[in-house]
Amino acid sequence: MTRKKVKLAYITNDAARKATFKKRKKGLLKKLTELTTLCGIEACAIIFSPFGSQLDLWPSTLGFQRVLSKFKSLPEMEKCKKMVNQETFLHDRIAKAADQLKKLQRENREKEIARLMFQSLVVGAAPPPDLNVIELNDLGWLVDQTMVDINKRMGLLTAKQPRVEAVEPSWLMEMVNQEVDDDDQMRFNIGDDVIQLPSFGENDNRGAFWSNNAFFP
Amino acid sequence: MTRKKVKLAYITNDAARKATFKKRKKGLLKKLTELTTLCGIEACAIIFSPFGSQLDLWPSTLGFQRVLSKFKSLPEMEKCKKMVNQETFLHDRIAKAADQLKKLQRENREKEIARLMFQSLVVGAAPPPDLNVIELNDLGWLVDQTMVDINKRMGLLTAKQPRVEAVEPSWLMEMVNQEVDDDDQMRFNIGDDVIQLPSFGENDNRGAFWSNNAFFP
DNA sequence: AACTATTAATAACA
DNA sequence: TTGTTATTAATAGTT
Repeated sequence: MTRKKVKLAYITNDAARKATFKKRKKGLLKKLTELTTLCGIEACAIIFSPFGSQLDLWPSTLGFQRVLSKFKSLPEMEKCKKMVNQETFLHDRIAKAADQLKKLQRENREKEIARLMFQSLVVGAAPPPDLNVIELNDLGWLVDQTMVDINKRMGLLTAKQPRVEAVEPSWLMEMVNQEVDDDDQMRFNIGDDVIQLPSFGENDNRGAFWSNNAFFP
Repeated sequence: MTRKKVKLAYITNDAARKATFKKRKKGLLKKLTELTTLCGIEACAIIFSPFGSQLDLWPSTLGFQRVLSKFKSLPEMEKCKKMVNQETFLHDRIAKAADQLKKLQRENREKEIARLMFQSLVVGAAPPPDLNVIELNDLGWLVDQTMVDINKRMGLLTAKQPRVEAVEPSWLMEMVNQEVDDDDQMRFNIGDDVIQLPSFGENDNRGAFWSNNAFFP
């Protein structure tokens, strides 16, 4: 896949579905060719194509019939024994999907906390009162990290080094830089006031107070 | 594939073949699942597995039997009509491979000529006498292009612009820069002599004399 | 069985 | 439609 992670669901747009079908059928048959060649096995596929031709078979006539015959000649029990292999296959995929979900939930959590912080900065409001202790703790960690980053950037800018690289969490610097984009200058003003950034040394380690790896590594 | 481009041929090593079979069968069935889901079609596969289980079917019992029944219920002519689709498929692949070959041959040719030029520079020898007219023509074209590039670079360096971007053929500048790597300075010396680079203006177009798009675009 | 560097597949676009 | 490109997915070799 590309340009975008595709959602695994029926494609409703006819043209798009047809295009995808053509591409993926081709890719699938290539894979099947490779599997049989690399591993010296026999395999076949039947695909009912709704676009144009009604049916696609692989491999060509003789090869397909040979495989099908071989299958039909197996005792009935053998035929059924392995048919549920798909179950194992799906179990695998479900486990993998669960892992992905967990990962994404954590990412979303981090982003939401970051969003809260920046919203508070710009609007000048305190964090919403419905945060629990853990969330407040995370928010504190993020504020602290951001302060460290900002001070590093200030140090670099003062030293007249023209290129400042983002230090860490890429999405964090993205958010910071987003503020810069608007008028080519960082803004930390709330209403008419300007936030005064305290300046620490490089070895400032108050971050330890807020950091809590159990919740927000 | 990864770590290495795999050669599409039977894997003789038993363990490797088994490992590849497991991985690729899994991948193939995933692809088949996606194809049926995304495009809302019916399909099935039979794979004879020589490792452990004797047979893999997809999808599970009922789904597979439904597809197979549908296939068997088709009139004989329909069954055969599309069975040679694999032919089209292979034709496609052959054509593609031929294109790739052509492209790679051209790339190799360019690189070989470039190598010759730099070898001549460093060793101080004339180009090998076994070049034909076309190859000499190409070599001339490359020498000319390189001179243009060098002069552009000199112009930029003189103007005190710190960053000099490669102008074209990336592999060309790679070779040029390779020379720089050795002692952090460009070398055009042959033995104890130093090649005197003539300086042209930016609009120098003597390249037209050597350029020959028919052979070396 | 898990990892990761690399190749292959392909979604969106031209 | 066919081709190109940016991106994700598959996987070869390794541990």
